[in-house]
Amino acid sequence: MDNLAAIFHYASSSISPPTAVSSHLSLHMTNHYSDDADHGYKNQYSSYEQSDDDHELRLIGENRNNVVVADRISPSTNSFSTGDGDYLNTSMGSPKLNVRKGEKKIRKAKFAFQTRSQVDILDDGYRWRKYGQKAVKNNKFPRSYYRCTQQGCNVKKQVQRLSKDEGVVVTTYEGIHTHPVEKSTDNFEHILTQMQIYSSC
DNA sequence: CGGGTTTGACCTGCGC
DNA sequence: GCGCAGGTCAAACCCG
Repeated sequence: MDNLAAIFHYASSSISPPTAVSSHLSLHMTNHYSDDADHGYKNQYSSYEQSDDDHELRLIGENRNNVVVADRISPSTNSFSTGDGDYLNTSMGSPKLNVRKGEKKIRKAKFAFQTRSQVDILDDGYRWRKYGQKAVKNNKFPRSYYRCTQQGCNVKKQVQRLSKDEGVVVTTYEGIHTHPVEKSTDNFEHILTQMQIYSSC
């Protein structure tokens, strides 16, 4: 299992993590699922508040299956919230990606987590190509958009630094890699280790 | 020269 | 309907 797959696996399990774990990383992880039919989670999880404690790792919110969920991070409020955007091959942005009328929109698996880091880009072992950058409202830092360079792999990620806390980088992964990790992932292994601690309690 | 980045334009969704 | 915000494209550019 590669690192991301491990994370996906973690996020998919119905464990109930502790509310706090000692760590030198401040890591907040979220996901949402591709099950477009289930909007039931929308009001099932609590909002997230930025912790002042760099060493705290805690649950953001849960859906009815105790899975951490959220799909929007508001830089202005440092809070997670839900939304109905972000579909696989939605009509957003490009006419080439239009979903034909009558076709069901499929929501892609999406995971977001925060890390305390001086660098924006986590070395997760995959190769990414930047395809866009946008200024975000109420945030002095732009959001960067990346796509996996592997042919046929449609995984995307967004990277954004919080305006309110410049040490915090929010990385959002969308989709699942269809190929193994390409290079050594020491940095990401470290993050993964934190998650494994988190899940084993 | 190939691969990655930058950046302005363009598109859609959504709220008012 | 309009304006805004977010997401993507693609040409130009950069760099090893």
